Amino acid sequence: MNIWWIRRDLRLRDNPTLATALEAGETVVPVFIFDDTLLEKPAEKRQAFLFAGLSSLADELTRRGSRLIIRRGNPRLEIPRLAPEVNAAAVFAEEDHSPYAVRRDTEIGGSINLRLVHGVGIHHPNLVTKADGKPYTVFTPFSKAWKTLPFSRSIIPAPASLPAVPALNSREIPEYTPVNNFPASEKEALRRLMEFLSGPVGEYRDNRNRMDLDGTSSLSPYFRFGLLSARSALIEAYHALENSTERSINAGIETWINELIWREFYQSILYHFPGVQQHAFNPAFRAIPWRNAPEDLLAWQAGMTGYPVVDAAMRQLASTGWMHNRARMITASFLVKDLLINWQEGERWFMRTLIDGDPAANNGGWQWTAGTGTDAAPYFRIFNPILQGAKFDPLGAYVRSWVPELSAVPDKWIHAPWEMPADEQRKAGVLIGSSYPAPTVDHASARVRTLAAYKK
DNA sequence: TGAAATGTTGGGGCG
DNA sequence: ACGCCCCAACATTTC
Repeated sequence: MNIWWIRRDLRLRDNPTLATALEAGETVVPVFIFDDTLLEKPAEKRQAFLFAGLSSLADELTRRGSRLIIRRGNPRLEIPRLAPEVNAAAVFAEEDHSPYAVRRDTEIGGSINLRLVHGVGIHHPNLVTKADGKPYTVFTPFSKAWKTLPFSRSIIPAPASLPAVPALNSREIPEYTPVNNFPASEKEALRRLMEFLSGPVGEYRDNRNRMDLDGTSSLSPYFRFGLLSARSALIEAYHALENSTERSINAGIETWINELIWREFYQSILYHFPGVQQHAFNPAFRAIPWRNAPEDLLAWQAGMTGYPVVDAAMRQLASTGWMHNRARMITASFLVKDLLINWQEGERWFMRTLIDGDPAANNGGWQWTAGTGTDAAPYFRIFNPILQGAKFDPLGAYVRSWVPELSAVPDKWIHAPWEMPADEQRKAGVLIGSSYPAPTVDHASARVRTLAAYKK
């Protein structure tokens, strides 16, 4: 008998961990442990997505003759307790590169036969290295090396049936408020992938930055919990590439594959440099004199900064648990370079609110914006929220859908409403400074302040 | 996967 | 006709 310990691989299709466990013995017990340490962290939306994903996985397992066993507690105790209970020869689990998971698994591996199987990414971080064996810290050479590595082009199908599971205690999935816009099932993940590759990907290169369009794949939560395997997504993307002769479609697919590689890049960074969770990757930026400004942080979190694009994005996040990638860059740049608040505050807030919150990608993204990370944006690259709005939400539709106070504001002022004359404000039914906040900071002077702080 | 400051060019108004 | 200035448009550099 073997255990399949499910952590962030909530899928039956293309799951090398499950496949390995099935090869190893005739009975496989699928187990999920509600980790108290992780449950305590207030990340309600992500947790709801996880619970829904587990519920869907449990159904699929039952349909195939198996059963999901759920326990609760510290996995360092629960897994070593469960293994003898079912007389398990081995516990199979997908390797997780986050520092917390590495510590946990190392400890558990000391007392039981824990077999980690690669599957969270496409290439293991140890395989994508320079000639001297050291990890890449710059994206472009990383991606070049990454692309030359061979990988199996066959997707492991979901098993049609699974071995029965012996009688064991199991908990129920806790009550939760479902996440409307991201139905958490493997079927939905695959549907989204195929729909994206059969149409929108053709416009991806042009539209992916447009906050007012649905130009992205919106697959991040599914990747985050392994409802979709990154490898199967890459294989499908290559299939689409091979089946298409149209330039725009090919360009879109290539661009999207590049985004998959960014995920791998940040997984690799966190794997090789776990210290990035504690401090800036680049030591030169570990002593920036950040502002301690709790009120500004609260205004940012609440979407009340007075900059429409920033506020729209922060409200979208609070309301849906998801944010457009361009909006993530804009809001991050605003927190770090306009408010001069430590990027780690933003990292923490995103981890708390994002459905797709992933330690590697989130840390990588924040350090990129802050200019403190690997291959990061130069510190002097500061987004202007007005220009970003004009460029990537040209009609203001994104702003209007999340900031209803501004819904009647003419296009001319939609990204800088404080410039509206008083009579125009009256006509649009908004009073800047009252029904919608005046800007928290003046962008031009904030920019100068940040350049000075970074220079120090 | 920027934006602002500064430099250059060239057309057109005007004395 | 000519020189001068203005300034938009574009290019380059600087942060």
